Amino acid sequence: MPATVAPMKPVQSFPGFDRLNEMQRRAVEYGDARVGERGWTSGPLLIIAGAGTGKTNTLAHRVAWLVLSGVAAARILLLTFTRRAAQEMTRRAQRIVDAALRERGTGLAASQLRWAGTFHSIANRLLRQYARNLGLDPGFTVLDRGDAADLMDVVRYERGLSAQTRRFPRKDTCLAIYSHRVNTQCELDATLQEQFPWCLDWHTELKGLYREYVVRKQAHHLLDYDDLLLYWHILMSDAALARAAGEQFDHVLVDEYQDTNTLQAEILLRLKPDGAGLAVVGDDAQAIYSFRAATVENILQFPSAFATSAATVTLERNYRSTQPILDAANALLSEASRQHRKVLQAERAGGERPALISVADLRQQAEHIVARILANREAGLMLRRQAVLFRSSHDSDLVEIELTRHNIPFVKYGGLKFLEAAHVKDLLSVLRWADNPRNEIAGFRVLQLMDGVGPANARRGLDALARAGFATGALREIPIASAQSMQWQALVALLERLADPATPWAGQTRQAREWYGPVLEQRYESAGVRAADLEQLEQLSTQYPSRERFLTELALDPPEVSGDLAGPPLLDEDYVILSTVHSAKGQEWDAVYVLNVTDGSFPSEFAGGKPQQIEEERRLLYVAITRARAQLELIHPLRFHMTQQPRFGDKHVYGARSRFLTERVLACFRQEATPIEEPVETRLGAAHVQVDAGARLRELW
DNA sequence: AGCGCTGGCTTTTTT
DNA sequence: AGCCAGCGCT
Repeated sequence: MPATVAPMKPVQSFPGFDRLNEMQRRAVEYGDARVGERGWTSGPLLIIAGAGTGKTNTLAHRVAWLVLSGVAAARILLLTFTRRAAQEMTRRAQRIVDAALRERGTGLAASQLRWAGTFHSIANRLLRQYARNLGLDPGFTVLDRGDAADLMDVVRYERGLSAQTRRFPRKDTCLAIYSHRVNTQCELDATLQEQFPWCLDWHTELKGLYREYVVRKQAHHLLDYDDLLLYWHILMSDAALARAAGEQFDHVLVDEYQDTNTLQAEILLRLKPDGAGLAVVGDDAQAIYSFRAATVENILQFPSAFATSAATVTLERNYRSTQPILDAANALLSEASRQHRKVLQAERAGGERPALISVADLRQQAEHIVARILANREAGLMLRRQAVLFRSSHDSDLVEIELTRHNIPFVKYGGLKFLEAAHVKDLLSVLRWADNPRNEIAGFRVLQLMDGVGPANARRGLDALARAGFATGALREIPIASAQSMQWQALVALLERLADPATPWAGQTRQAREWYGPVLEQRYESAGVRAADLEQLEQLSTQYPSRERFLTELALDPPEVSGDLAGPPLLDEDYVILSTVHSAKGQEWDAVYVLNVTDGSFPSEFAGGKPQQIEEERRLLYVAITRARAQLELIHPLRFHMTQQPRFGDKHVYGARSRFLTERVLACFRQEATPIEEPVETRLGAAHVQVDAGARLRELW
């Protein structure tokens, strides 16, 4: 029986806090406001915050309340899921604190929140602080996802795993397996059984691969994402170090707790073994990151994880959506198995029932979406108040084409990342290599930018560098095929300059870009567009105080859309949002359209049959539905054309409606079917007609 | 050795 | 449509 939160006796409240509802207020003001000799404490607190119930606001108020009650802001640790969430939370808490202090007429407290960020970014800071204790070089390099995969690939190749008679898993899969195994703290075998059954046969080879991968990272002072957590975890397994780290913080607040993994939960437990000052916020109904090794068990079992069981506050008053939308969400959720029960109730009055729309096929789905978006805009709803959501990135392909055809601007979340573009990686590699000459992934890439240098020559170059003790100057002696070329000379000079501690950070990206210019011209077709990207990268780099900070934070918090880098000008424009459901988390729009609500997308055809996996897919649909404020449409295409068939082929399969739309859920929707045309038949009638359109166009000139 | 081309194979979601 | 191995030409 979880303890419930009794109203506080002497409530020390602050102006503005009366706008919170009762439950929010209990969560915000939970604990004893007196600051004792050993800091300010409270028992563990679990806040179950349903979708749209003002979670961010509540957490920000709690942070503000702590600060106003006398907790030093520098002694508050705030862990969030994304860097953006940390910034938002910090900003809002700051505003609340400032407003309260102004009204009271008191001076400003020392209220700068210094420890707010993702688990990974906080780990990065703590590890640089405690590096010596762990035998780490404090100047370690953080490998981003792509670089980690490249390193995995190098080892994979060297061990002859690429030339097997049966195909060995590719680098991304290798890394995904590795990552899953360390984050769940499960044995490799269990990970393979559960998540990657098609790789089971490679168990032995994978183990050897990972052993070498770890050795390689250590030899070169490289930490991948998982290492950040792993080293933190190890830091916390030593009693003295754990105490030291724990005593740095009086309060630890964790956002999106349902998406933490075993490693993260253990870190928290060791940071605050009795749960004192620990408050976690989350919604088990929105746990959708198990592929990243998150486990919903963390939030389900939190109440009983401590000697004194955690107090629980549940927020159910929803400020986002109208009741008909919440009815659908509640109905969907009521069929889920284990959960912290909750029923969302709308604060907003009225509202129309959400719609389930049947369309003939994907083409008609795209046309329907565009028609609806345009109609809504005609009615005065800006494009950016409307979003199209989908299960996987390519689901929006046809919609993108259709939007383009109608000249409707859009921004897509979850597509190709800016940092994954080859030319961006090239330029960053130069900076990374200068920053850490042992970073052989960066070196390997940079060397191959030289004419006539491929994997073999690059390897020899790196070996020579290693023999010379990684002194950048030694590069001059390296036997590179194009050793005499101007480009090589210029590169060595550049690296020497950048590696010199006396060289200021300002201007380094520019210098690297100037060197890279000719390479770009020579190697890529559309050099103009790519050069513009690099200009943006340079622009971005000027916002960071040092090279190390720039490179690390870029790895930890890559810009989500290329639009992120464009900055303010884009904000003036109006554009539709396209997003995967995963990336849509925490956001809201007036009108939401969900694509492909079929078995195959919800749940994904790859979900596997395990009940846990299916439950997560249900929650994914729940997250999608609860993004909508006023209008919600789920679209169900009846037929899917098969890929991989001759052009104009007409093979197709029929998509069953999502199994999550049971009678009970369906009762919450109004059902519509758009008229079904038979365009395929008519086109077939003219199938023999051939027009050489290309020739006609050429004749124009 | 480098580099371009071909052909077979492909588990979604991402800090 | 993209990744990756393998082949053949330089």
